[in-house]
Amino acid sequence: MWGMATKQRGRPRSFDRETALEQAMKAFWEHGYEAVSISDLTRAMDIKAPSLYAAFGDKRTLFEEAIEAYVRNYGLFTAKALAEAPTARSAADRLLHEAAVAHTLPGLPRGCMIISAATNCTEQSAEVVEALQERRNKGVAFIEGRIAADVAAGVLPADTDAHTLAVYTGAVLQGMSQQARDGADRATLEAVADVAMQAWPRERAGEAGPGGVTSGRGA
Amino acid sequence: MWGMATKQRGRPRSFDRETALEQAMKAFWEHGYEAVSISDLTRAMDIKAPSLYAAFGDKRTLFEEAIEAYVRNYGLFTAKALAEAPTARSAADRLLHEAAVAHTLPGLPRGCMIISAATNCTEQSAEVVEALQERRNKGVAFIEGRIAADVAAGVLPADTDAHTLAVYTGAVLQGMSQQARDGADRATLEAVADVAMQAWPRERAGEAGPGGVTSGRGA
DNA sequence: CTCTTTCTTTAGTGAGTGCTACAGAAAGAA
DNA sequence: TTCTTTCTGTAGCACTCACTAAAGAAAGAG
Repeated sequence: MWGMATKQRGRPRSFDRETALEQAMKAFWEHGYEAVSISDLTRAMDIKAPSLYAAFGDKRTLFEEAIEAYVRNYGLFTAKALAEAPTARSAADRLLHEAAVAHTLPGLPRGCMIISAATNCTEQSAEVVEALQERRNKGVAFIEGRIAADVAAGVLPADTDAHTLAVYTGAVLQGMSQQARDGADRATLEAVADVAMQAWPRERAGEAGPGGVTSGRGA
Repeated sequence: MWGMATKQRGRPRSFDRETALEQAMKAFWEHGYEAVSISDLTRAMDIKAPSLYAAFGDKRTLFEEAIEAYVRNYGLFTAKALAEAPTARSAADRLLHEAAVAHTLPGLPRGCMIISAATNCTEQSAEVVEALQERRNKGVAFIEGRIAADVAAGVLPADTDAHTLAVYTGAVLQGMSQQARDGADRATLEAVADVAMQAWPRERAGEAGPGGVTSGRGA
């Protein structure tokens, strides 16, 4: 039947697909979608163009897969922080602090790939720009939902503007990515995260789940 | 002598240099340095390539002049806020609020050109990237200097970390630019500026010059 | 071995890049 | 007018872009 593990026929691929994808991802992460040429990619991945096209399709498809690899290998902290933290405030706190680390990892490009890999593009890659823009906006919308829920539950003050606070948090995250690219180090960005959280309204004690109320990272 | 107004010889230029530069600036502002081709520019400026090169030199020189035109026409609020506001806090407040307006002007590209016009570049335009990076970092350093001065003068608390607070303010500014590009409207960004200023330490009353202490824009 | 399948390599495709040589056009100076 | 100067348009430079046809190479199946 079809589920059987039939031996693969034909000449086997001479490179590791995952390793090659990782190299492509780093190139896109550092320079952005359009600024990385196919010849840059074949050099970084150490394969020839036809192998690249056979294994990954065209440049846009490779970029999309690189984005998924980035999220999977370096961006999961975002989803985890938003999913695991008991309150919106603790989620934002954890998000910003982990971003300070993630945006300054040694041996890797600075900043966040989702934020900076498709900002300067021609009209013909508008789809790529919009795909990342949608990812960013969905992130902000998700934070906004968590804030609104905490406001409704009485954890955050009733006069909290969920939309503004979510956009603010997204802006700080994106600004930290830019600052990381401009040379800010991890310690500075962690301190920036501390400062940024000062603008967040305090939680009402007792309403939050255990462990989530204002982290112990004081200034 | 040389100061004499001698009539210009030869065929006069058939287009307005300043208008053409403005169009080039908008193209660079919207799409970034490398994503705008010479043929894009000649279309936007409504001139042919040889006229472009005769009037502006090469693409890089034109971009540098476009940056200066941007600063002159749309970015002066930054320098003015930093120069005219009596205290660091009021300068930051004014900076962020005016940025909310400047980054969402109707009929113009969104966001800040200095922040977003050279983020995705190949190695061969590294100089362009570094030039804008230096501009951004000088801005942050200038804010840091004003903060440090206010700390020394007792206007801001003695335990204020000038470097962190300056990088934070720069990050918010850059994040607001990114959010503007992602679709945030002026009202939201102004509210974000209000929230961001909540993270700033309060000034000691009486130490600041007149009119500068915490603007009247309450939430 | 041969046959089939799949990968790798060479060597290109047409289109677009930044940029320019050259000839013609339009002005003032003589 | 004629000369000089400067700009404009055509046409094309060498190069790179994303992408691929075609042939050879390396595996399993028979």
